[in-house]
Amino acid sequence: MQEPIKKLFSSFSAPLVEEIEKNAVIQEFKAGDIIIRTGQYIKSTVLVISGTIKIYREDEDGGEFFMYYLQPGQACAISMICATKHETSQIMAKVVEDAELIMVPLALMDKWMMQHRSWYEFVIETYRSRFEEVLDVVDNIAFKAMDERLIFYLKRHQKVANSNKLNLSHQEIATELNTSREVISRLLKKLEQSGLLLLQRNQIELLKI
Amino acid sequence: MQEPIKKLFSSFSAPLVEEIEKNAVIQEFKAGDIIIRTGQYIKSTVLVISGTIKIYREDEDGGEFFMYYLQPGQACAISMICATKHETSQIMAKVVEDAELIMVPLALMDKWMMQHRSWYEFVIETYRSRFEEVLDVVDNIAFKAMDERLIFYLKRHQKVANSNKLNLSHQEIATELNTSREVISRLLKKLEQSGLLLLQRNQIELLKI
DNA sequence: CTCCTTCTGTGATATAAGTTACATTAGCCC
DNA sequence: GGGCTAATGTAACTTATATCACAGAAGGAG
Repeated sequence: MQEPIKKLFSSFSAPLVEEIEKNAVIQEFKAGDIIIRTGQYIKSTVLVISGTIKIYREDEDGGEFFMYYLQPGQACAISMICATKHETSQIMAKVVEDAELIMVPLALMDKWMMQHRSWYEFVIETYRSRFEEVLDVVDNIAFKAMDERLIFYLKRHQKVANSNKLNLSHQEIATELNTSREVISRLLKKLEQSGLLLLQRNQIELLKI
Repeated sequence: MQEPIKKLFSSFSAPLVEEIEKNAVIQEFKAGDIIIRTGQYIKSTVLVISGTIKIYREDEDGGEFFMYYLQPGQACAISMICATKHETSQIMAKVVEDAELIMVPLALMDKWMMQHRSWYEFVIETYRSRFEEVLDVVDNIAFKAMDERLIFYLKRHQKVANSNKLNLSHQEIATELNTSREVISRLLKKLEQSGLLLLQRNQIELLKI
């Protein structure tokens, strides 16, 4: 497991990598697992070694709104922030592809901040990029209509899937955008008719998006 | 100016307060001033001594969406995050009540993180609370209809104004929620008819909100 | 192949929100 | 007071999205 850490988190200094190897606990999850739910206590910071995680904001009545992806080499900004304050989670994290995660105990997270400049910079950069991503999400729901939000959603998934073929059902998309399946079906149909994409069962092929 | 800093930022250690007094530049702004616009470079972290600032997210075509307030004793999380990376601002900051701000040069912000535990904790807490506030905003626009969003908006303003009488025009509210004045007028009228508030010209008196 | 389930397409209708178009009112300046 | 401007009220209409109600299609299991 040593090699991957050095490669994935290439900005980390050698002593930091050593410390991680010595102290961190590696935990494995299967696709579909929920890592944490809204309201649970966070006791450690999460670093992703492999797999894909989706982060959601939850509604009181079961709605779930997609916020962003976590991928190998990244950390969960929320777990960092909440951990330092013994707060409960404001988000829900779901495993999309089988994942290996490094769980960094809260005490270490704090200690390293003062000791390892590369850890400090990593944490700050994680905050920054997530904050910006969330602001982009706000933009979309505050200013845009559903058709543009759908395109924004598809683009983000395209980026992470690193492919023009997305394996998503209309219902899945609707849930993550907090709208209804029919609305998504109709909008996708329109986009197909404009030649922007191709629809198959459980698959959307992006052409000019 | 020493006394206010010690009082307003009571968690700061004595050496940190001293450093701030020695190095920081104090800048004054008038109500209506724009401190920073979307796209401008951020060169320092902002601490609020007095006054009130409103933070907005801007649209390409002039729309502005209210995100949160900054008040005495608080810092701008975005300026902290962006500053460390020489990034441009993703937000717009407008002065609501005449304000005095401490401008902390970027280099110091970073240096203090490693040297002063109380600064580190303040920064982390600032990130955390703003991230949470933004997540609440996301909740509202993602899951709620305009009537609930309006109530959420009024509550936040009530808290900051520390009064049940809010001096806001319907147009102002509409702009900050990115909707139209008529919609707000209608919804406010409904709330008045339900006895939740009282409408006067340029003033809304909250009764049971 | 047949059955069954899940996914997708689509019309009809309901509702919230945005738009247009004025009328009315409150406060300010003279 | 009279006139002006900004703020508010409201009706009529349009549009986007949500909901309901099905029908058909694709693919897996037997």
